Amino acid sequence: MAQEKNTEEQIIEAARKIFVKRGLDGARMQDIADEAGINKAMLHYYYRSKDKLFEIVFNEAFSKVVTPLGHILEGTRPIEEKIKEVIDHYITGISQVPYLPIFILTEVNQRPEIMIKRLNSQPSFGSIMNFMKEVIEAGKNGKIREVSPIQLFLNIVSLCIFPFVARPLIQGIFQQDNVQFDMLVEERKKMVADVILAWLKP
Amino acid sequence: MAQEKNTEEQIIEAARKIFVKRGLDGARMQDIADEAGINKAMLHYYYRSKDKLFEIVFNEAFSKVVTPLGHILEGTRPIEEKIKEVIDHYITGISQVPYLPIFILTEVNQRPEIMIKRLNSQPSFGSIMNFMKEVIEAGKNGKIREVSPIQLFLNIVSLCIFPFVARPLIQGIFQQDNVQFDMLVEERKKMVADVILAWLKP
DNA sequence: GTCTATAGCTGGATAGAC
DNA sequence: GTCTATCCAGCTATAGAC
Repeated sequence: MAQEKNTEEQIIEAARKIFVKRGLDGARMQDIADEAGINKAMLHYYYRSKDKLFEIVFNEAFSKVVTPLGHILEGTRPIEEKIKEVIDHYITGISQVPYLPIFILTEVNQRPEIMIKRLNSQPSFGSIMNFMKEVIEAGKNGKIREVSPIQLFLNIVSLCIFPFVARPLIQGIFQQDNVQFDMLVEERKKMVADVILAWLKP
Repeated sequence: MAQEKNTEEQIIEAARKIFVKRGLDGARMQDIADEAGINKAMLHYYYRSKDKLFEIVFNEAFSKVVTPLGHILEGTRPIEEKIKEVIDHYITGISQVPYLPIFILTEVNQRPEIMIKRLNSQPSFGSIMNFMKEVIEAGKNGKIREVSPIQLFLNIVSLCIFPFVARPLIQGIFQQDNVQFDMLVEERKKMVADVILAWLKP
């Protein structure tokens, strides 16, 4: 009897696992029930439909991956410091939930409508827009090279997230086991900052 | 009567469109038949099963996205020139088939086994390995900074591909229409090279 | 709240006429 | 080769006993 939580949470945990692995279309309610160690009918009793259950899992995942981007960008430290910190924290954070990025990107591409509401209710976007302004200012003051803030943001996120999204390809091409992959990711915490800051040097 | 090709090709074209948009699990044979303007039974007559049809579409997509990486890396030009060229050509190439990267990454993550054979039969990998050696040498000779060749390769691919993979998110967050997104991509052909070369400066 | 049984439908695959 | 009709497995969802 390892886990003795309430049924709701058992179901959500199981749904997380199955939906993230198989996607909305590939997931089976039976598999979620098995994973939770309960009956299929219970899923509907607690969460009414597959779509409702999926929505909960997706929204939760979306917040975990998108929200941190904004929070870390707050504060008044110099822009280079912020960039270093956001990269380190973000890669560390994603390492805890490495399969969420491909899950989110897959579902958002197949069903763009699922993120519309999410985007509007993201509290972290003010921070991102502030960061954009800072980049412009720092560029004008000659503290960094003048670059498009959107491109800067995109470069940072690309370098942080892509390895997780392409993980099976990377491990396949370079014949890496999981330990080697983890080392590669660890190395990137510093390296990605080096790349970005070298580019930003005025 | 716009298209008057043979039935095989009509089917493949339709399958491409539906599979790439919806994924293996989300695609319906009926939708492919409708798209091809023929009957559902014909799909099985020509391609036997959904899986066989999918395999053809996937392998074709995989080649289009992975093979070019190797080819452009060949030759004896200075390493900086190669990098500039691979980035420009690669972004240009992917722009022609912008939905293939997320399609491949989604399916490879959900079914890692589908790429095992593909990887072994990729003729372009010798070129990639050669490129790795060149990076090591150029680092020792002081022509560029000494960096991990795998990380360099990964950085280039990340910066080229990620924007296409995250397209709906980018357009949603920054409120960009398709024209603006195309401009952003166009701008990256030069900018990504700037980022990488700034980092590699010894 | 939890289970079994089953309704009701969807979708891949095939049989068989033409 | 192409079509219509149909089979049948698998799936979500619900009814109803306990």
